[in-house]
Amino acid sequence: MTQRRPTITDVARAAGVSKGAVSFALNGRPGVAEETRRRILAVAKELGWTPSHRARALSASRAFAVGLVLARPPELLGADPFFPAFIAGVERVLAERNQALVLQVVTNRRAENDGYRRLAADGRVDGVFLLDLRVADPRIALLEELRLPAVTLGRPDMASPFPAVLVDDRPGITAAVRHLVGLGHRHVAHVAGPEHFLHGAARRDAWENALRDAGLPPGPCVPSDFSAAGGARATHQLLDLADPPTAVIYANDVMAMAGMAVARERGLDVPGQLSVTGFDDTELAAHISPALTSVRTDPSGWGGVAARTLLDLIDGTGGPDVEMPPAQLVVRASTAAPPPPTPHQSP
Amino acid sequence: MTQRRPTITDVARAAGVSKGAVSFALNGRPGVAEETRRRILAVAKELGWTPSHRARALSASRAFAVGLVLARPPELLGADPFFPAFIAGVERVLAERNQALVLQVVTNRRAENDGYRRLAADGRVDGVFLLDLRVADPRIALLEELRLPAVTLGRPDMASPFPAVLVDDRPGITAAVRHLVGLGHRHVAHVAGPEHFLHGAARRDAWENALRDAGLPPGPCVPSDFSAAGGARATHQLLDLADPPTAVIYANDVMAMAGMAVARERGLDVPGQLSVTGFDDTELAAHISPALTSVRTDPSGWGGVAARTLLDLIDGTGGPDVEMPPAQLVVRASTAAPPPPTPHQSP
DNA sequence: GCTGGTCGCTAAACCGGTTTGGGAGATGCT
DNA sequence: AGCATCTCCCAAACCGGTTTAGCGACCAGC
Repeated sequence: MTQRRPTITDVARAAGVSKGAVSFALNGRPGVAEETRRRILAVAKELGWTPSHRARALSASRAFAVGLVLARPPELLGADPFFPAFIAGVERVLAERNQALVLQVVTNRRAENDGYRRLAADGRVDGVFLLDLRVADPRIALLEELRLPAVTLGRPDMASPFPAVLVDDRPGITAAVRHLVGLGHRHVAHVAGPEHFLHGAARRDAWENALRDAGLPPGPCVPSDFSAAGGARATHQLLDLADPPTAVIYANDVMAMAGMAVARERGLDVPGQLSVTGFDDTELAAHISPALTSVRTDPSGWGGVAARTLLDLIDGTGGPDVEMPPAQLVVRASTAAPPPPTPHQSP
Repeated sequence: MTQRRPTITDVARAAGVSKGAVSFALNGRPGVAEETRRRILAVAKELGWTPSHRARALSASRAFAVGLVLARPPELLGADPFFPAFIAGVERVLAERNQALVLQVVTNRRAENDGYRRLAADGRVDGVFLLDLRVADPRIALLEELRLPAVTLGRPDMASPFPAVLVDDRPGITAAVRHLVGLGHRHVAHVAGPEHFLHGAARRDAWENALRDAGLPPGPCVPSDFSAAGGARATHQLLDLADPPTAVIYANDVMAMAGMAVARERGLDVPGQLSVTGFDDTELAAHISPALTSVRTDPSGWGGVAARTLLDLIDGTGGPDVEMPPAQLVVRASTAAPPPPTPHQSP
């Protein structure tokens, strides 16, 4: 015997009232006598009634879910600790409010738009997170067109109708440059993330500005792609320069680790001959040798705040942008004073 | 003016037919004249009609979505490349069939059951994936009770009503042991994953059996937790032994990398004095120094197969278990012949 | 005693699809 | 011609909630 789950009609019948009364009672709305309300709740509990999310969704024209479209190549997804942490933070908030997270992973840029379109067309979600903001990001207009509420992580480089969770990578990079300059470095290179990402551009700008503020010439910058292979490639490029840097600031930990390996393979001691910093402060960063100086971020915290902001926006109680505390530099063993200048090559 | 999206009723009116006829036409069911069908499709297209997922879900008593409950501590989630890759594989299949993935991340064991209960009670999903199978996994009974179709990744250690995607970690570990033994190692240790995970136990068993098959005594085994910190801790334990191993097989890459760092910090050369193998073959593995010998797995492929299997199960066309190709050993630079025995500690 | 207002509840419409029962008209068979 | 059958379509019920209109009972005020 396969028992059907009880509906609100079953509860109504059992309690001797109408559907409407049950609905009012269960939602704690006025217009039901206290005694009746208690009776209805008792019956509902006894019958093991749970609301049908589907019926509610149809009736309320709401999905009670939010969406996240991940548009990174799969091999990068695995290496980046950002998403799982962000999602964990999101979930913590969603669970409290009985909302679900619908995930969509697409592997190429074209499919990304379709991802949002599908989420919107199906009405699967009431809003989405917009991550990895790009320069002149076309997704903002797309979401506006789709009438899909959104929250951006970071401030877009254009007018945006959506609230933003403001995360600022720059102080972390600035601190890294200052730290290296303080150690005596004058040739500080940067291995950047993809240039079309705003956070990549922001890290690059911060590096450039910090060098200028320190009165140093701009060092070499190699744009890369956040992957280990890319980090290795970029490092080779930098070390092949006529005047190679004595320190490299990488836009993430994975590239930094790969860079350290390249340096070592080329016979360079880290940090003796080359200082290295990462970004993200992954768990592994503290456990490689030498331990990686990195910038600690809080993707899980961002996820929580982004989720809260998005749900509030959907509820119409939307607020303004939320500022998150800046990323902090964590100094470890991969940074040290540069090697003393070699006499005949000194200017 | 905010245009409401057209419903099936709008299409019916515009085409001069009834709702039912439209539904039949759109679903390609017989009983509609070819000419009428064409007209209805044309009108629907012109009006920009898209089906309301919510209405369909209510009517069909289906969610058209599958669920995934992640129950790892957040810091591990970030480090493990498995989930993003698995999810990417799942998505590829879901997108084809217009299904969505509902993700739930819980951070403690108790919340895990609630996660499944919530997915089931809300009717948010039609089925779920069961990952990280545990010894005597209680979730199997739970899902049975909840009448929630599931697909397990790996074969449970008990009778299970659910189809399984059979992934076998053992050949990879066996190959790693053989490789090391072939190089001359006789003291091969293992840093295992948590003992309650079936895949952790399987890797351990494979290591043990391979050693026995090679005629070697069982080496030391330290259970750990897949984290870098855990890998480092375990490595210290092994190297503190009176008779330390000359090679260590780690249950994942992250622990192996942390282990390599510990060895180096203790003045041991890898692979000169200690050989190291990992598991997962993360992108970074090939780009650290020395490059990590590891076991390549295919989580994305597993995700695709698991998704297909789950959807088929939900459709009632469920098949038997699916066997996946075994994991392959990828030999790199972190493994070499052991140091020659030192009779009197002379080099 | 009549009016007016509030309270507590019911009946019914509604969300947007799918599915069933049946009716009108065309066609085939005898 | 009469009857069965088939094709094509419509009206209505249904999924399980929420929401609105409205009705009877009760109470206060004049």
